Amino acid sequence: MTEYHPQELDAKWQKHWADTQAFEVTEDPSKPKFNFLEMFAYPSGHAHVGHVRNYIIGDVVSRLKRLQGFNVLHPFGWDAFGLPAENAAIKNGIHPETSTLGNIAHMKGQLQRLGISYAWGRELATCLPNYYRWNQWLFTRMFEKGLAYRRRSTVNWCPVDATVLANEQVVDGACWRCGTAVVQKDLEQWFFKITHYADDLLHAAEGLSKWPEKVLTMQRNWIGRSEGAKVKFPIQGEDASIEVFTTRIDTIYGATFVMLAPEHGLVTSFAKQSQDEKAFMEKAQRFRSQDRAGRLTGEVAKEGFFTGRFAINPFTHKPVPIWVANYVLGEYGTGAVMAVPAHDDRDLDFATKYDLPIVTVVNDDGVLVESGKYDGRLADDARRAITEEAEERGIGEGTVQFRLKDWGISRQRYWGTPIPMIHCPVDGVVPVPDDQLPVTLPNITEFTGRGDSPLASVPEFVNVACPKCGGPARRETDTMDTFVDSSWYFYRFADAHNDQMPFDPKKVAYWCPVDFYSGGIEHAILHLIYSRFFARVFHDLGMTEHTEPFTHLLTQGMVLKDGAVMSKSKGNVVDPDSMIQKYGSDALRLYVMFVAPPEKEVEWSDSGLEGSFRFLARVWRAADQWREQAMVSGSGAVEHASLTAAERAMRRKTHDTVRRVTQDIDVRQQMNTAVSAMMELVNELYAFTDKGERSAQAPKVAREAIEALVVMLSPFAPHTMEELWQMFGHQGGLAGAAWPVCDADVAKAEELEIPVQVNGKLRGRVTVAPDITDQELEALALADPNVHRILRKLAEGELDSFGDISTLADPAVVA
RNA sequence: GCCGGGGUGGCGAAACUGGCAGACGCACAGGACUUAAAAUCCUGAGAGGGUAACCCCCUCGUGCGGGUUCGAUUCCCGCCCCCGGCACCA
Repeated sequence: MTEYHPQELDAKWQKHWADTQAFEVTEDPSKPKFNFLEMFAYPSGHAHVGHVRNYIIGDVVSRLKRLQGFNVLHPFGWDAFGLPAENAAIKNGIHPETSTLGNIAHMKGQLQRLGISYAWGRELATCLPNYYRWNQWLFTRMFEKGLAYRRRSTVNWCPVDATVLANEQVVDGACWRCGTAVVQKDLEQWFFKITHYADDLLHAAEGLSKWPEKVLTMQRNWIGRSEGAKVKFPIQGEDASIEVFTTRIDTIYGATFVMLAPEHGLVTSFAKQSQDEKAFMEKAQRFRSQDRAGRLTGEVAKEGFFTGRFAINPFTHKPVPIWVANYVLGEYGTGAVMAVPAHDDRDLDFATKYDLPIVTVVNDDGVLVESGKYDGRLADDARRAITEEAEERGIGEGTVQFRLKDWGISRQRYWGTPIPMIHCPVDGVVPVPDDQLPVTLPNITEFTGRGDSPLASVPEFVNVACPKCGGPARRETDTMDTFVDSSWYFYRFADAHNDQMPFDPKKVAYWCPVDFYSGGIEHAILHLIYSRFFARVFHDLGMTEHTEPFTHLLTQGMVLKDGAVMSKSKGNVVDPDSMIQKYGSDALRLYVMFVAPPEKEVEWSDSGLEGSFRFLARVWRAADQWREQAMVSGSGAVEHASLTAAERAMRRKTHDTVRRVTQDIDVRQQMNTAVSAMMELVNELYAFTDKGERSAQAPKVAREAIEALVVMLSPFAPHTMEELWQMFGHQGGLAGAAWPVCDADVAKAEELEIPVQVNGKLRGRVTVAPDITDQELEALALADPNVHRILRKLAEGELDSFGDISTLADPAVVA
């Protein structure tokens, strides 16, 4: 009897995998490739079981694919730049590099103790110059193509993190990281022109058939395409006009006033012409400050004030008052809106409050009224016709608006990629030449968190010669948003050590797109839309052949403890290492997969983990019990026909389990039911061992079951299964094993128990051969005493409906 | 408000194409082994009822109310609740 000591097996096999470099791969055109990627990790210090769940999902599929003969790339890396490390440095004086590299070392150890099958030879960390130099290289390419540009704009500013945030990073008016209410600020900023791809990002999403509908919907909403028209309303008494955007140009005859966003450029000039400029601007200013942060608290009442000026409705030719309204957004459309109170609830609210005219121009049947020559036309039709007229008259045009805005990537912080640009008083903005990359982060010893960009305080960094004229110039001191780092790292894994290019296009052509990507739903918009954007940029640079980086996406659910998301601050973190110490890593891996389907949230349970440990010990004992006999009898072919009924049933279960497990992992990614199926197989094996009628071939039958089980369980519990595989006499480890194949003939049932329903209710069961004819089956069903009794009752009218008998395999009806 | 996903035993869940609801596991109970306990192995269990009793049989049961169907956790209509996302986007 060999005892099950999982912790010893963990150590033994982890060493074996490291020594044999078991998971390192190279391009091999003769093999089908499979690229499985889990979202890389922010090195926060410690991984808890919630983080780890995702890595286990990835490992199960990766190990399955290897056993199926795929050339599997399964890499890992670190999203290592970012604010927490810098904020920690301000607090405790430890340099971000020191803390980050320390955290990476610790977390890497945690993942290795779990036995995740990563190709560690390709490990990357975004905070290292050999990675971020390619951010800079790409930035320069984007600058050349006009996809990176600089402009002054109103930005979201987090006062606590002391930096700009992208719109995507503002959640409910607050900073996505620290939760502080975001304020608006005017700054000169670098932007990536993601809007260039807005339409393509939207349309191509339709083709992402293996992405969750939820994520696609979120992306669609985020891009927010709407078709409409821009129309100019001349300003009375001036040779100027206000351009509005509307999706309902068919209601333009009902536009009884015009509204400007408080940020609109005309607000300042109207203020100057007003009687009290100061009061005017104060009101506008108040609306602006309400804009984002104010909405966090919920309802901000609609408010506005009359500018004192009028515009001319270009269709009714009547003067309409111009108002400033707090619910008109400066950054959407043209920042000005025509108000049609009769056909827009918001405008109606506003018009009612300020007693502005309401004119109905579309009746209940969708037909235009009070609309001049368009009276009697259907709204849809009128929309086209009025747009055409506006175009002919040169006062408007049909257009498409997106909610998506360009991505502001400048950050006034230290711990990020330096933007590789130089400001020259003579030549303007000049990129750092490629042969001078990387622009490395200077070492800073004191982190204060005050003032401008920390890099601005390092004179030897800031003061440089202009690459063009050689004159004195000033280096850009902002760093890049860390989402730049994560928008293309999946390509770097295909060629992680290239020092000439971000990657060799040939290697990416082999490994990419990523076949299977898994990670948290919280990245549904930010990271996934930016990555899709970068994939298009690389494509347009001629470096890749595809535009969609991730073929299959799985968003895994979180692990809760006591009903809440695990977090250090809540103190409900479950540490994988303590679980491994108690039960071994395999039990932890198995439990996390068994408890629920991957995309579902789960509640952590210590006793559930213990159950998984018990199961592994049970598998171990079964294998141990049969080992000697199995070794003696060898693994040669079994003569199926000469087996006892119990042996045939055992084989049937084995092959049927192979079918189910393969389907569950490979096709459905329902790891929990795959584990259930294997538990059933083990239960069957115990029953067979205990009391099944056995022939001389029994050890072969048991061996077949056990070896299939060992291979199928190995993605979940690799250490234990490697050991059992070796115990059954196999050399070279599971790397040499093949995924079992279901023999359909063996898996087929010899007899079927068929439930018999009468009027949809179960009334009996008959046991039959699988090749029975319908007539025979019906006769047998009718012969069942209970079925017979019920049918007689029906015939006697005791029950009020007609008899309808059906067998589940083969529904049949009798009167 | 809009969009997406859910609601099934004491608990986590399963049911893949409209066909035996609750597989598998946790917790629980009983038995075997043991001086005893732990571990292990075996057995039981949706709720209610019928039968002296066993085999068994009946009724109800997948958030609520309707519908389609021989038959609905599954499809259709209406509603309630929970989770996630978006939210003055003109």
